[in-house]
Amino acid sequence: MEFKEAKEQFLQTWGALGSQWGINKTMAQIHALLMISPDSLSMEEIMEELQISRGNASMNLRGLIDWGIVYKEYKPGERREYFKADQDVDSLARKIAIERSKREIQPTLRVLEDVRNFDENDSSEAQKFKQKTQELYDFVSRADTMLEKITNQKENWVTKTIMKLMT
Amino acid sequence: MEFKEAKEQFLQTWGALGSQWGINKTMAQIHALLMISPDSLSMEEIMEELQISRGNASMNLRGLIDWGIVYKEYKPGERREYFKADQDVDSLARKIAIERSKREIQPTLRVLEDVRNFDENDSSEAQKFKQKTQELYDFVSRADTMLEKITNQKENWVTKTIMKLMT
DNA sequence: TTAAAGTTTCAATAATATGTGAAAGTTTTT
DNA sequence: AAAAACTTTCACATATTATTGAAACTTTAA
Repeated sequence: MEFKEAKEQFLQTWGALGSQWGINKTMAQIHALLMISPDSLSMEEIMEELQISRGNASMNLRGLIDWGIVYKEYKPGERREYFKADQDVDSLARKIAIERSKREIQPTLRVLEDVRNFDENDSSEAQKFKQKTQELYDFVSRADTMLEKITNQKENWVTKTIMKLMT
Repeated sequence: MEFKEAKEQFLQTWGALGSQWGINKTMAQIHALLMISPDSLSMEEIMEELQISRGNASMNLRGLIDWGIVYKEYKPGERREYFKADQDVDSLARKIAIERSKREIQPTLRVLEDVRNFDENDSSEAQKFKQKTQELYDFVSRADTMLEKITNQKENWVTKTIMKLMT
């Protein structure tokens, strides 16, 4: 396999993985491209490499910056903006965890809480509903606590955890 | 809030959460509906409650059965098939973890391995590529090991883990 | 064996999500 | 201050994914 080919396949695969986990394909690809680039890239270069339009590149780069995993860089003497990705995979995971919790899990927990305050109704249907939404609430908040753990540690939490479990 | 309303909102929210995590909305909703139903439901009842077509119901129920989180039930003397959801939230999480690992993570790991065997090329670009794909490989397989942990324990792994970390 | 009751499939359609490109906006240089 | 270099926005186009509904299929009961 040629290097170019390998790179191509990697960008494709990573993009596909992204979509399966709720991150849009192009965004995942831009991020992947920046991760493997020794130097920061201009928007032109990104457009060229991924064959995408300026608008698309601009929007998704902004998205990545909002997620806090890509930075703008200004090169001295250069007008153009360059972009670089956070280089640390663990810090990447941490940031994604924080954001997804904030954007998706917290709102879901709020709804799960709300939804149990309906007017008195003691049908078995209502009973079961209360019970299951409670269970889901407990489960989701446990999962969220895990994400928080990842979040609050500088050190790599995943490895540490696995070490503990293996002993 | 009325019970009916609460139920409605729950089904909506759970469906939305599903889409954000790569599970199709209807599938998530059917599953949610079965979770909170005291009795198993026929396809008719599901169609009615979620206002979806027969085809849609059939396809997504099959999907849920493939994932191993919904079962068919035959009531004695009844012709029609009834469906019920796995009632245990932890076992649900376990099954989803197994399937997503098999369907998404394993293939990605294979690509990440493959992609580093390109023809000799010692450009800094190629070096960086090798390094980052290695780091990603390590990270993804660590994450996968975590999922496997969830998978191989009867007992609730998440709670156990958090307990360990808190002591 | 055939009608009835039910389920599945799949081509057509609808809904949603993504991407484009040109115009508008911004900043820097001359 | 106005032209050049670049970025952002957004209405529209395209692609992707989900849904429908009717026909085909399967199973059971009479």
